[in-house]
Amino acid sequence: MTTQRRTSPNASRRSDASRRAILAAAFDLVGEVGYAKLSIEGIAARAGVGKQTIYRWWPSKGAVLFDAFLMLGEGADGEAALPDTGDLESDLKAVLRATVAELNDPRYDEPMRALSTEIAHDPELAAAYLERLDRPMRELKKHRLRAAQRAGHLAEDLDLDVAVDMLWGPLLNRWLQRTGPLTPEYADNVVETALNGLRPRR
Amino acid sequence: MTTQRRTSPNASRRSDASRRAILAAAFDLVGEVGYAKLSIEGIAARAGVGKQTIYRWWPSKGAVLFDAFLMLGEGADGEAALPDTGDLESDLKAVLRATVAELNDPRYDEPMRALSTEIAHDPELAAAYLERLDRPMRELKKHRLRAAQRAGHLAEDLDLDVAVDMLWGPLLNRWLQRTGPLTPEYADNVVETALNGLRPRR
Amino acid sequence: MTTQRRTSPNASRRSDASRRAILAAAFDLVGEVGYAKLSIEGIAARAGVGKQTIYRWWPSKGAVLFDAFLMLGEGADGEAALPDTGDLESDLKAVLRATVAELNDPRYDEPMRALSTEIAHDPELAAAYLERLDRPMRELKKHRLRAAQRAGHLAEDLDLDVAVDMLWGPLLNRWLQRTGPLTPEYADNVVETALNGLRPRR
Amino acid sequence: MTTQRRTSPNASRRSDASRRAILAAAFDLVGEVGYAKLSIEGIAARAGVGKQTIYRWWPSKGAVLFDAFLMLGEGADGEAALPDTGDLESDLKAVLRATVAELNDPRYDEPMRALSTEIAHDPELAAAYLERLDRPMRELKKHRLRAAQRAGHLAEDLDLDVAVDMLWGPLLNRWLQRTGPLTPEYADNVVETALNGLRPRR
DNA sequence: ACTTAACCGAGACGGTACGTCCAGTCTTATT
DNA sequence: AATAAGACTGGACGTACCGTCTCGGTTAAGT
Repeated sequence: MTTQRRTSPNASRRSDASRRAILAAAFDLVGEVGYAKLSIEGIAARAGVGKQTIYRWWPSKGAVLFDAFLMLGEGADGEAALPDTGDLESDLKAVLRATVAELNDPRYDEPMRALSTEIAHDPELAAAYLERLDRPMRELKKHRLRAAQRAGHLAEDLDLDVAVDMLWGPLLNRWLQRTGPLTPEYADNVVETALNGLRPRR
Repeated sequence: MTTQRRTSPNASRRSDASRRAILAAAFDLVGEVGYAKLSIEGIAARAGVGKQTIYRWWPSKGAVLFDAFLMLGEGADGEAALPDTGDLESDLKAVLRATVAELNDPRYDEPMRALSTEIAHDPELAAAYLERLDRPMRELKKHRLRAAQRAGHLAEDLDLDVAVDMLWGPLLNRWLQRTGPLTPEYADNVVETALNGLRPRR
Repeated sequence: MTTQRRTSPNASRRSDASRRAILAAAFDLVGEVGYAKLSIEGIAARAGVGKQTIYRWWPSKGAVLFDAFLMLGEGADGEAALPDTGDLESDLKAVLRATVAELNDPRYDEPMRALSTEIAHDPELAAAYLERLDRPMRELKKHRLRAAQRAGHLAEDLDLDVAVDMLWGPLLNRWLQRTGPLTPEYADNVVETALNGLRPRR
Repeated sequence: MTTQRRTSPNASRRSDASRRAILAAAFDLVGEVGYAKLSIEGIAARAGVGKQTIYRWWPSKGAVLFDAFLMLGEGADGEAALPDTGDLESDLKAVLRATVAELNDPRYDEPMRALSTEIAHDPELAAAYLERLDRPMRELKKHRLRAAQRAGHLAEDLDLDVAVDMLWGPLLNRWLQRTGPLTPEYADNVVETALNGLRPRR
């Protein structure tokens, strides 16, 4: 699932074994040596692949990382959905707690930071990320929120994009900048505060 | 205002002119050539300084960037406060719109992204950031919120740290990941939604 | 004609143009800026070559210099011989005067001093020098002396290596240490004195 | 016993302890780490001395090395002479064997190579060496040879400088360039061959 | 079945930057 | 005023990777 390429080489001859080895090596390496020391040469060596094979198919290190993430999510694509028990608050708490758990998992922490910083500095990659990863996830979230809105559990005039940001933004920001501990309790707190608002309820 | 150093060289002999030149060069360069192409060598050359003078006083490129930011904020330290007109909502909107304006200012966008990603990958630097930049800013914000809380404009049992996250987190996340446009209207929307909550007000 | 290498990289892919450019640059530079200011970086820059290309193929600065000398002597290898007019004394005088001229030639003086001092401090390089440059030259000299010996012009029990040392040693030592003027007359004097010995001839 | 200095600082205030410490450190270090890794900074650190104290009194690393050698020879200056048993050949053999022993002594080998190469590349230093070390030694040698010449053991018209070169040149050259083993037997052989000449004695 | 052209591994190439060492100069505080 | 200490600019060190470029060797398509 290669990222943007204006004039792509003949993709039909592409070696799928090499492609998979490269993505796996990239994902593993960024977890092992960290983002700063991740190098194309290292990925090629680990994957048992010539450097050119990477340069032929990906425009940047970030694009490789990005595809590595896509590979992880393969299979789960179409059918996934957020839980809907009818209880919005507990559903959201469950989902945000799962997000917290993933962000705290050392297997995903470094790779996700790496991808985040590549996105932060590469608008083209950011656009691809938006399209291929963020938007699908966001649609799932908005789908659940829309159901709640219809059921009268959310304000009628609510902008669902803002609502998503309000739930996940605090989490992601605290994770990336380490501005505080990232605990399940924090996730719960965010959900409650977001739902009820900062103002006192009459 | 140098960052942490276990065994610092004799700081009394330090050249202040070099220190300032380095920080200014770092800040300017990251804006000009971008984070990825920022190099210690480039900073040293621009500052008219030997590389060793940088390595002598800073442990990493991120630490230089961090001190460059500290230098910007010098002078404004003690007396700053968030506006308090009594109208919390409009005060918050003014502050968040100012934040949006700053994040959109090309003079600050790249340098701040650079610092953010350094922080994301260097826990030690993150700790220094927390202590020296984030915490003072957060205290100002919490100070304003506390006043509102006392005035009965915010929920009594509100965790002010969560409140701050709820207001700035969505903004910063959208900015860094470019998951959507960062406009003054978005700032207003975040403030309103945060204050009122996602649920319908009775 | 690269010097010893334990684990050589794949030599078949080696760029001959780079190799020649490096050797030429090294030889030229040592004549221009002198031995003390000769740097790998300077050689690479002058040759229009990456530093790694030098480090890939040569273990030291001295080895580069050494190969530069070998390149000079290419072609003349096999067929060369010392003159043999039958008159040993005048043949030797001619050869030693030529040596003197070469040592006095500013085009060769600095490069040869540079090589000499590298050899003096690097036994491995000295061994290569011995094998590839000194021995062939010494064989030519001994060949001429052996002919003279057979003709009864030299003592029967003479050690030809000592004889060679006796003729060239004084010259080279005076040149390198500048312990006295290096003139054609001096060359003649050395030849005569060596042939006749210090003792009065009966 | 500082080398040439056009405008010397006020030598009366000079610290003799520092001077001695520097020379001793230079001599020791060149033996320990070798000529290539000998640094002014290393000498200063070993001597417990500021770098400026070295730069104030010596114009170059070679000059320090040179003075270190002079310090070794102090005391023995005036009274020394070559042995004169009346048997020139055995006297010379004894002296040359001593020279061989010294050149083979690891305590002197590296330092002497270091000094030799500094001399080879610094004509000013070479002149100082000639004047202060080589000439006195050479006079001693010539004194012994002159005595032999007067006794009829050497040719009447012999140039004693050439004679000295003929005896020590082969040795020094073989030592510095490692063109062959440097043994007492070689010293004997050189003496015999030099005295008798290469030609057959009638 | 047989070219033939693209892909592949390998890795040399010209470069840029790394982080370190040292040169030689300058400044500060001590003696 | 000379010294020990050491910060300063500057330049070279030897290494790691960058992204480009051959080199042979497979491998799949199209004749």
